[in-house]
Amino acid sequence: MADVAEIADVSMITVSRALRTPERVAPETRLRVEAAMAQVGYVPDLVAASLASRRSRVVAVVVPTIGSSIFSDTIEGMSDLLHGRGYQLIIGAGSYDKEGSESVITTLLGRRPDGLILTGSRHAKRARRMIEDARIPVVEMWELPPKPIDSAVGFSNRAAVRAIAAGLVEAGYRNVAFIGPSEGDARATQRRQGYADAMVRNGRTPIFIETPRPPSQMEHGAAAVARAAREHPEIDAACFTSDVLAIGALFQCQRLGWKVPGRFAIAGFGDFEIAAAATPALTTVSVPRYKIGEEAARLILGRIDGEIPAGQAVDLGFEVIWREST
Amino acid sequence: MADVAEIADVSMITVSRALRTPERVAPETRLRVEAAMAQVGYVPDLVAASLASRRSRVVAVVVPTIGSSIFSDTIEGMSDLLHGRGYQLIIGAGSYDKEGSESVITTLLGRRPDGLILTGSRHAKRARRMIEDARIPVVEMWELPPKPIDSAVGFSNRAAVRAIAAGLVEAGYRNVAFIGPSEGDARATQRRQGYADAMVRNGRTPIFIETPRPPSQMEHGAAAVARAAREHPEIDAACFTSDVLAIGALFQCQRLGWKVPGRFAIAGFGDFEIAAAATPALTTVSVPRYKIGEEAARLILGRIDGEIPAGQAVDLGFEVIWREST
DNA sequence: ATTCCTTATGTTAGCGGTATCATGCACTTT
DNA sequence: AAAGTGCATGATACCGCTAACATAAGGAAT
Repeated sequence: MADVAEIADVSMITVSRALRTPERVAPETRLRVEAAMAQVGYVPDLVAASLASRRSRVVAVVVPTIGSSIFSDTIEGMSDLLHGRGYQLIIGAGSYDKEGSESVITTLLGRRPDGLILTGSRHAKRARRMIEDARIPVVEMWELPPKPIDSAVGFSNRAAVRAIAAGLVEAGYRNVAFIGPSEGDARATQRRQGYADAMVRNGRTPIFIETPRPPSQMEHGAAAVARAAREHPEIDAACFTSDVLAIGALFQCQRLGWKVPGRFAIAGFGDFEIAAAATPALTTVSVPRYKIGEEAARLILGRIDGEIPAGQAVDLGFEVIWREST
Repeated sequence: MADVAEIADVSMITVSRALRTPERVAPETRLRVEAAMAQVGYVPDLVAASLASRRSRVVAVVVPTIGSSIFSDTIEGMSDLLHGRGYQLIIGAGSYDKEGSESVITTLLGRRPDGLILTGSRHAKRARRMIEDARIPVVEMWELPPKPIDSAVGFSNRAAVRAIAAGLVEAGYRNVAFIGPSEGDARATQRRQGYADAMVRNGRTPIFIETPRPPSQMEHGAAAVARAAREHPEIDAACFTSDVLAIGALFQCQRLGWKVPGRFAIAGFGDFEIAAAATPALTTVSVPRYKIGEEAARLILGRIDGEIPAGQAVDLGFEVIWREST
């Protein structure tokens, strides 16, 4: 930066201003500075800028897993919006496992992000204390926690599965099961409750078939159907906690020669690309994955700039999409 | 840190050492420092540490898109290895579009990463100059460029599709087509060439069916098959540039009532989870997605630590997996 | 002409750590 | 006894940039 300043015959602070607040530099000077920057190939050091300005222009986000694609649309939504506003994203994986999340959060906070976006609300006490000590805005997403740390963006997982399960009952299915993991994911647990709500309301006995801990794989869905065929032949429909499980189940039904939905109706969750593309097309809950990311980003920026008060909760809703599989 | 130092009754530099090089601090002192850190809930400022030490412990990675899940396994591989070594990942999206990549690279380099991992080799001149000026190790991945910037980790996309296409010819299919995008992705282009190689060697005329620019969607595969049905009814097999397209095609065949592989044999690329789960299970090219990430991370760390010389190229190979769809 | 703005630019002092060199001390070695 | 060695710790000077305040010059208001 000193080089650029010398070439443009200005002081360093003017170079800094030409970069951060160009409107406060005379147009002619700005051109000289820009020419000098281009000449030497100057790439501003954002690390130093962060330290000096106490604003890193970084937002940290914690997702349960990067490998699974569930959150990639959400991350893309955040990323698209944040980059446009000059922010960078740093991603930490690991809240499927409570222990891990603490070390992830320490590292992320070490980078002094201006905001923090979290998935999953069950954080260890120390993690929660660190987050509070950081005194930065926090947005929780993908659910609407009863006792949010700060703000939240999501929808009711429970109401969503309640709706789709009730729909199956209304459609005339006699024995509707719930297939998904029983632990390891707060959102899956809420979905389980939504299913239970619907069964209880309709005077049915819930039937739960458990799958391994998340991240869920297609194979888990296939195995669950195989088990249902042996142990619960009466089941004629099921709500899955994810399209991934549902698609695995769908293929398994094809192998078993089961008609879908004739012999076995399948309802997924997520409305991933494959849900609409499959034959039969999958009935599922459509959730605004990309929009959750965008909205979380918008909210965190609003909080950072002080334009939005703390404690906002945004319910983006869901939509049950009835297709051929039910 | 000053607080911690005072409580532990040492100087700041000793706190710093207790953190970075604990073996160089007397055990008894270290315990005092650790107790003090726990007491005040000290989270070291990695931004300041980066500036002072000129090592950010950050690795930047550029992928064509975050939303698509193709690279998420690779990112997970990198992330797993890097976090274990105390490094953080910052991700930039946007080399499907050449213009975008320059601004992405500027922002990433602004964070002063210790290393850079790139996907895709066609970079604008200015981007390439910036990368060279940054004087940090670079690893390109997912292909083996003829003229790498520094190191590379990948496999031959061309040889992979050459192998699978040749296999289809050997298996007796008469009219094998290639279905994929014709531009926008260097790797897809290399795959196209591999197909062409196989056709030419076997004295066949290549048949290309184009799909929209990446990221590819299932729908594109379905539409391509619909078009093939009308315009090239003689086609009895096809190589797709991705499992995503292939699965879309598979569902489309089910809708058309086409037997797979009887009427139309399908070969994908990538060996995603769905390839094995589908019925019929998908013949495809298995590529070490996770391992590419791990190896790229290992290579970049080796380069950073000066243990590995520049210019290494690691070919992780591929494997053609013959399943039911061909 | 004096005062008061406004605009463009500069000076100084950090931001929170770490590299580097220096220091003090106990223990060998000659 | 003098000198050398290794270890634990400390003092100082930055790292590259920006916040905050200072300054200068020109124009408008009085």
